[in-house]
Parts: sequence; C-alpha cells; structure tokens
Amino acid sequence: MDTVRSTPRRRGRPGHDLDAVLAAAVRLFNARGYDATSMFDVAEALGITKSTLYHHVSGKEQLLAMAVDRAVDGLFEAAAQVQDLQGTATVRLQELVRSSVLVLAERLEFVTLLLRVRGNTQVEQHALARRREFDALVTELVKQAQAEGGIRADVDPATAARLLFGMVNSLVEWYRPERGRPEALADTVVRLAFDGLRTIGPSDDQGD
Amino acid sequence: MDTVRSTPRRRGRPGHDLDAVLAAAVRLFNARGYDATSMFDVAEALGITKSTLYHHVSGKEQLLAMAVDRAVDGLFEAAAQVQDLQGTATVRLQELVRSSVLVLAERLEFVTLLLRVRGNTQVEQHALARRREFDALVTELVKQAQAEGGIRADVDPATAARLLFGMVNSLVEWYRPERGRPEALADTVVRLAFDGLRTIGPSDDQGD
DNA sequence: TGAATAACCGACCGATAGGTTGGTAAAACT
DNA sequence: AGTTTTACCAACCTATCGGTCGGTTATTCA
Repeated sequence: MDTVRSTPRRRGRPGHDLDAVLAAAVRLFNARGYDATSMFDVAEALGITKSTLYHHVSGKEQLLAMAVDRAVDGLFEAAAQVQDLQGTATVRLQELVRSSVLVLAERLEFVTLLLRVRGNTQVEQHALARRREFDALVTELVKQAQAEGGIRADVDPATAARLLFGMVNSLVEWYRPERGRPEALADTVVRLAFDGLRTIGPSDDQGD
Repeated sequence: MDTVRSTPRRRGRPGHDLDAVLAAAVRLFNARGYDATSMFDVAEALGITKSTLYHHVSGKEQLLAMAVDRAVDGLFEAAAQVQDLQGTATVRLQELVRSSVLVLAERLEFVTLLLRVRGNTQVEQHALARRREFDALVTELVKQAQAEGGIRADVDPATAARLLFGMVNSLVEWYRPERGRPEALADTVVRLAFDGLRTIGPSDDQGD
C-alpha cells in the first residue's frame, strides 16, 4: 500500500473539501433545478448543517459560478486545441464536435448546469455571454467549412451551428457515464451530424 | 364594419381571460425559470394584483400543468397524424421530425416550458412520463426505419432518436417566430438530420 | 501541553414565497 | 332598479429561503 497523499495533509479538523461540496451541490442543482434546491438541501446531502456549509462557501451563487466556470473552461480548452489543429475547417469542426462530446461526458454535471442558466443574476449573465462566445466560434468554423466546400452551403451558418450543437448539448439530458465509453458516443454524434441518418448510397456500408 | 364577436360576449366586469393569464405566466416562466418567477411577478406583468390572479387560476402549479398539457398535446397530435400516414417508416419519421418542428414553432413557449421540467412535483412527473412516451414512439419509428433499410443501422435506435430530437428540441433555445417561416426551418432540420452536414456529390471525401 | 487551525453546530434574522379572506367595482340580464 | 356575474383589490398568514453569529470539537504543529 502506498501511503503517499496527493493532498499534502491538511491542518485542523478533517472534513469535507470544496470539491466534494461543489459536486454534491451541482448534483442537486441538476436533479431539482438551481432555484428549487435550498442550501439546507445541499448541507443535508453532505451530512452537515447549513451553517457549516457556509463555512466552505460564501454563498449559493458561488457554487453556481464555480460550476459554470468549470463547464465553460472545458469547452474553451477543447476549442483552443482544435484551433491549433492544422487541416481543413471541416476537419476542425468535426474535431470540435468530437471533443465537445468528450468534455460534456467528462464534466457532465457542470455542463448540464451551464446549459440551464437563464441569466437571472450577473453570474448567470456572464455564463450566457461566454456561451454566446463559444457559439460565435462554432458559427465561424461552419462558415469557413462552407467556404472551402467541405459542408453544405445551403444552410445559414448560424442555424447549422445551433442545430449541430443543439444535438451535441442534448446529451446532458440522457447520457449517463456508467454505460459505454464516451469515445464511441462522440463517434456516433460526429457520424450522424456529418453524414446524416439516411443510409448512404446503395452500399449498406457499416463502419467499425 | 362587422361587429361580429368571436367570443359570444362575456357577462360581468370585463378583464383578463385565462388564456391571457397563461400566456403571460408562461412567458415569464421561460424568461426567468419557473421557480424564480413569483405569482406576484405574473400578476404585475398582467397589471393586476396577486389576489386577482388567484381569481383566475387555482395556483401556480395549475399554470404549469396547463402549459405542459398544451405542449404535449401538440406533439401527440402530430405523432398521431404521422402514424396514419402510409408509406415507409423512414418517410413517417421524416414527417414526424418536420411536424414536430412546426409544433415547436407554433407552441414555442409551451414546449419550452415542457422541455425544462425536472420532475419536482406530480404535475412535472406526469409531464416527464408523457415525454418518455413520445420518446418511445420515436425510438420505435427509428427501429422500423432501420429494419426496412431506410436509415443507417449502425447506431442504437434509442440513441439515434434522442440525438435526432435533441437537435429538434434545441430550437426552443434560439428560434424566434418573428424571423422566418417555420416551414423553411423544418425543411432545414429534416435535411440536416437525414442527409447530414457534409456536402454530397463528388466529394474528395476520405473516410478517416 | 498548549497555541493555531479548520470543521462543525444551534439559534436566530429579514425577506419573500404561495396562498387566503372579506369585501368592492363594473358590467350584463331581467 | 335590482339581481347576478365576474373582475378586482388591500391586508394578512404561514412556511421557507439565503445568510449570520457566537461558540464548540477535533486535529496538527511547536
């Protein structure tokens, strides 16, 4: 048994750390909705009292802010990596879809929360602004892919981008990490989005 | 001037009717979220007081119930009409997607609310149950279309159905009725979903 | 052993929520 | 004119919310 500790051994009375608190909170936020979840609910799920919860976090909004930040950061990291890729815009778009699915799967709970934000507070408005930023990025990529002839040009780029990521984002509604490797799902999404649902030609081609 | 009245002339003091109340409520529910919207907010938007609002409706939940019912009814009507259609399952699936987009566009606010329900109350759980019913219906149609060779069989039917309607449903996030006829959008969605984003024809496509 | 540190709790607070009560104002019907 | 019907309102009630306060318990470091 290795007794090596990743955390260098904390001072004071042992208990929950911020990550555990955040995880519990986000799980509840997603299950019941942010507004429908009270700080008492979060505390109860952790087995602590509400006042102890406030020892860990400054308030309910901080939990939301941390969650949406992790989601948004993940998406932008994926976007940055894809932008560095060389190759056609079509391939970059394809890879952005693939890596977005992986980010969604990996940070499922955080992204789920992000996608439900309505803009009621400054924290939420900031999250919405960053989402729009990401959307603009996708739209630009679609436009380039159309210009180079890689994807169909008979659809408005913004509309295509929205429908494409509407499909991608929808998986927070049903994807559960326990069943199936996310890579396979990412592949399915890319295939469906780019090649469509219809059988191609007369060849009943089956891939992998 | 015709003085014909569609409503046969109401008794008593004139004022708001249930439909107007519902419309105002649903608009706010969608803008700020159901839980984040108070009955005071709804009353204020109508220019009446909270107690007057309770003269029109029995409670907040009734508003939610009426809204999700209108959404769900619309979707099932579309599904029923499509089922009566003769032709391949592939065509029926295609038409279900098309008419679903039209229902979403026509009853946008109601469907938007439906798609955000979390299952916190019995009303919400009932709505979720009917959504699952609809999903099962779509999945079955996908399975049939795969069996007859109309759409690709290398994707799990349930997954395909979810991704397909994930794309369809996502338009409540951005579609606004003022710009553009919904028929054109429905066409775009069907085309993208079935034929994919990629350019058809003599593409220098190299399968990864 | 004792200071420092950190997790913890019970009791409380002001604001706001959904909902109720009892009564008034304006229209249609007779 | 008077009855009925309907829309309307001010004031109020109780529960719950996010958040605070003062003090306690468990652990590490010197």
